Amino acid sequence: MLHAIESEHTLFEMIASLARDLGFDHCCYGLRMPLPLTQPKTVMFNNYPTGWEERYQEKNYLAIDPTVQHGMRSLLPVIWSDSLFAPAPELWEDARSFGLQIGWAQASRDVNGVSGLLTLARSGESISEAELQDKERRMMWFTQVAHLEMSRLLANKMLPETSVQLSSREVEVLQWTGDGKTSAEISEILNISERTVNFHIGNAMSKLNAANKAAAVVRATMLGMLH
Amino acid sequence: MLHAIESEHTLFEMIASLARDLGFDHCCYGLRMPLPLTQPKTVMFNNYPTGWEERYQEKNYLAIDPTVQHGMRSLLPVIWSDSLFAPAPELWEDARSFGLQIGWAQASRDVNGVSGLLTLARSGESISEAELQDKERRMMWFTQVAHLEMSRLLANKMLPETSVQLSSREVEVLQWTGDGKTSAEISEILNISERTVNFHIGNAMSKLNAANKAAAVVRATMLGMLH
DNA sequence: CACAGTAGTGTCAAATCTGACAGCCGGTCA
DNA sequence: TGACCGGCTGTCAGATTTGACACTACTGTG
Repeated sequence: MLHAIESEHTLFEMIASLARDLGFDHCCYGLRMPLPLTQPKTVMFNNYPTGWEERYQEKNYLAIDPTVQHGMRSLLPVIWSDSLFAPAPELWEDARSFGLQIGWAQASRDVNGVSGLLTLARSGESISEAELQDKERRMMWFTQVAHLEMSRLLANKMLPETSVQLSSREVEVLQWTGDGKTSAEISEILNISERTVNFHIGNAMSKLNAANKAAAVVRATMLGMLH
Repeated sequence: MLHAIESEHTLFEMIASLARDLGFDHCCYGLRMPLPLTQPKTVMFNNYPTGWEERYQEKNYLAIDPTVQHGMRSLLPVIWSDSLFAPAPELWEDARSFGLQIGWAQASRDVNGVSGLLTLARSGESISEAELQDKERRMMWFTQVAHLEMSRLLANKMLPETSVQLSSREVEVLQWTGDGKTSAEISEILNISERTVNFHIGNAMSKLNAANKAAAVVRATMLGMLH
């Protein structure tokens, strides 16, 4: 089972193999952490034809890839098409020249704010409505499971802050802080001294490795710790 | 079409009617805004049997509802079952006594941080694997579309901040702020004066109706404005 | 050209936050 | 019982932020 796998590379092998079972010789899994805000950490695994990954990097296609853009707005799957790639004709041409003609992609997003994009691709025949009818339910399920497992394996490694545990007081204080209350106001709300509010904020800051309140509360929210 | 509908109640009528087409006499759509952190705004629409909504409110079942909890952790659909409801046997008993025996629920979450939960329920026969095979793809799609439309209609109304437009400078400055940089540091990064950094932060604060930097950057991130 | 809008800058006082040095109290565990 | 830990509190200096009053420069528009 997927959840027994302990290496992201092994996991990707497994994903690729499931993709083949679904009729796609190529697949790609990309993950993006919610932090840092200015340049979120990302990783990508794929078994695309030789040279394509380099080309993609070199041309910085990630920044304009319409499937990625779609995934940032919607969690519905998309099928590669001329209209989808209209904003990036060069990328579209280029991908086709590498044998990447037919593709299906779906994004996912979890409570930790980690987002993922699963792409299934092939050079063979196009995806018919009948094929979708037959397989899309499994494909969508596949997206979720792949995300769950990838994120489980990589979140801690790429963002150590994901694994910290905030105390209930720390959570409370950060919530009020995020709602714009000052330490003095929070001390009244919680019936503790202002010093204690600052104490908890300080503890949260060091746990989350944040330079100040603002960063602490942003990290906590982005990592889903304030639910 | 759904996207022509301009009232959330009409939209829910439409959703309920689609639910009936799928074989479920009852359905429920719940939305939760990402803000405020301390007590996020929520709405719920349903056509459950008379009295159930009151009971649900009165007992504060929302706080312990396992389908809701599941939806906060996963975007995969779940089917109501004894094991799912094991943590809340009272709720489970109670729901069944109102004729709510069979149910399917799936959560959704969009870039604005708004999350939703679609529940399809009935008192009739249980959901077979064959029925899922036949309908689940449509049901999952339904979840996404319902969310898209509900969120489009209600986000502005419930959270006016969703509709503000930040300038690119404001976004930049908030991103660095969220990463823990002080105004002085940001001024060096962006090659502008510290005063100007504070100027942009101040503008963002008033646009987002935030009392301070921390609240401004939290709101902007929660509303997906820093992508 | 006058006008409005947006980005950028300066100064200064008051409010707030951050960091460092200490101390109290109640519960747990060896 | 003594050591330890987590929640809580105090004080104080220095750094940072916030709010208010002003000002320059560039851009597009009627």
